Formats: sequence, structure tokens, C-alpha cells
Amino acid sequence: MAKSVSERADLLPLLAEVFRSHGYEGATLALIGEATGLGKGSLYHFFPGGKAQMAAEVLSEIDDWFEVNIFVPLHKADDPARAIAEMIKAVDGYFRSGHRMCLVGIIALGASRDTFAVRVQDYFARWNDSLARVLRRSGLSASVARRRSADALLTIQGALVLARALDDSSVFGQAMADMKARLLARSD
Amino acid sequence: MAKSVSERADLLPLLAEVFRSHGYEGATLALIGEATGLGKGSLYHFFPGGKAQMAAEVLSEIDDWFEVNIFVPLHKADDPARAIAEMIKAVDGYFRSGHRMCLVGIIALGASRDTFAVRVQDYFARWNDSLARVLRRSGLSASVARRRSADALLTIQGALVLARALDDSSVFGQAMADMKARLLARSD
DNA sequence: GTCTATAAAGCGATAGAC
DNA sequence: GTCTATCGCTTTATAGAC
Repeated sequence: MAKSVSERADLLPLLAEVFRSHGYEGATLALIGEATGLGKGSLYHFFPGGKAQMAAEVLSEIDDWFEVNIFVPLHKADDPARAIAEMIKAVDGYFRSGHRMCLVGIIALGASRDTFAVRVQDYFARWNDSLARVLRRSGLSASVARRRSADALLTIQGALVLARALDDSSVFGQAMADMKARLLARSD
Repeated sequence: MAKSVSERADLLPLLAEVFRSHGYEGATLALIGEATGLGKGSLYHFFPGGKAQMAAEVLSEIDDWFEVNIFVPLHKADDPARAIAEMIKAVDGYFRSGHRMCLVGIIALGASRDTFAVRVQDYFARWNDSLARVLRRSGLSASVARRRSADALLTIQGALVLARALDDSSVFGQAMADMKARLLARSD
């Protein structure tokens, strides 16, 4: 598998999958080397800061992806209902209908949580803000908008956990459908 | 802190908190020794199987607690609405209103997931069955009952993840209130 | 039962040849 | 840039004195 990675940027998605599958602690340099086809020398050439830098850059890339594909579309939306539907579609695609885990959530629960606490908090806080804002624009009160927004975020995380625990990804699809209905519901 | 533990049974709750706080991988023998006041010699005297046995026994104890305090009351209930309200109260108490994490969920997301996969799946499946059955008794169809039951389980897990990630336990309380309303709602 | 000492393996990280 | 070899540390686990 060596030499299959030509650019540094090509490395991050590979690293991301290793962290997703094994967590931060479980993602050993041996595993990372295996997944990328690179030896430790090369790895440290690209990431002088070692594993911590790798995880930080992976989290940054995830952040960027959500910024572009989720947060910005939410902000720019003129049709709230449609924006929400598209967010859910993007989320379903990103998490592969419940087969792919959320690295941010995994890190939030893991032993390395303190190291990345700010990044983790920021990720969810920005998502929460973006979604609450679009909900507010659809006519909901600020408090209801924030409540529904947090409900959606937690539903996504919980659906991923339960789908993995039960080894049944249909849980995720059902949860996304239920969540969409709650998000678009008229009142409380 | 040495000698504070007289019985083997007194050990399990302490171990459980270490696993909760650091995950399975992050819970080193040094940390466990610190939390229990016991040296490695004593630890291996009680748990010849080492860390894996410790975690397995902790999971069994958690299983027992939920069996007695959640699943059985759900089965025996003659008033579904009241049984659900009491389940939520027990859950809120167990998870300390969102301050205490779910070890089963942590393990489901961690690197050690395969080792404990059966136990994890069984825990959620039994909870799901117990809750769906009481929902069914309240007049819901089988499919709606199972859908709502899974929704409740995933809401609890997601609320714990988001509460920890945002470092805001009020998320958990709000989620429990919302979940209760959905569980007790008349129809879909 | 509890301790200290230690073994054996794996970890992240570094050095230096090429 | 990539490799191999290796350092120093931590890990789980064991041995044996008390």
C-alpha cells in the first residue's frame, strides 16, 4: 500500500477513519501506519506534533466540512423547511446512514476529551447556533428554537450510538425521519 | 485510602467510576489502584482475569441494576404512564441529571467494543423490549411502540453525549422532559 | 490479602542512513 | 521523503516476600 498517498491532504481522510474506528487512544501509530502505508518516519515528517497533531488536523478538517456543507447552507437559507431537509440529507450522507460514527462524539466521551474539549464544544455550539437561527427564522420563539435545535443534535448522536450498540443502522434512518418531523412541526 | 475497601463487592462501584471517567482503554491499572487504594497484587487477587474481568463484572453489575430498577418495574407495571414517569425519574437519578456518563454507551463507541459487543447489545435490546412492551400495553401499535422505545433510548444516550460535549447538563433535563412528552403522547 | 519488584510487550517519539 | 533501529516510558501481568 506504500506510495498510495502522494499528498499530505490525502492523508487526513485515512487518519480520520482510523480515529473513528479505534478512538484516539486505540488509534496506535502501528494502526495508522498500516492504514496509510507510511512508516513512522514519514508520519512524523508530515506531523511533527505526532498523534495529537494528527487528531487536531482531522478535527479541523471535519470542522471545515461541516462549516461548508451544513452551517453555511443553514445560514444562507431563505426557505427554513427546505434548509432543514437538506441538512438532514447531508447528515445522513456524512454518517453513511448510521454506519459511520461521529468522531467528535467519540472524542467527547473518550479519555482524551480534555485535550480537545474546546474544539468539541465549539463544533456542537456552532451547529446548535446555525440550526436554532434557521428555526427562529421559520417563526419559532428563541427558546423553542434552541430546544428543538439541541434535540436534533442529540438525536443524531444518540441514533449513532444506539445503531452501533444494537448493530442495526435502521435505527438511524428512523431517528432522522422522526427528528425531521419534530423540527418541522408547527408548534409545541 | 488503603484498607477503605473491605469487601470485593465494594470494589465494583469504584471500578465503574474509573471506567466511566476514562473509558476502558484510558482506565489504567495505576488509575484503578489509585481509586481503590489497592496495589496491583490485590487487584489481581480479586480479578485474576485482569482489566477485562473487571470491566465484565462492572457491566454485569450495571446490568443487574437496570434489571431490578428499570426493566422489572416496567414489566410489572399496571399503569403504563406512571411506569414511564418512574423510569425517567430512575434514569435521571442514575445518570445524575446528566453529570454521569453511560458506561455501556462509552464502551459501544470505544476500541474495546468488540470484546463486549454481546453484553452491550443485550443491555439495549432488553431495555428496548421492556419499554416497547409497556408502550404496547398503553394502547400503541407494535410498530409505534418499538419506534418510540428506540427513540427514548437514543434520546438518553444522545443527551448524555451532548451534555458532556457542551459541558451543559441542562441539555439532559430538557431532553428527558421532551422525551417524556413524546412517550406519553396520544398518537403519531 | 497486600505489598514491592520485575518481567514482557507495546506505546509514542527520535535519530540517522539513504 | 521514507526507511530501520532504537530510546525511554507506560502498560498489563506475574513472582515472591511478608
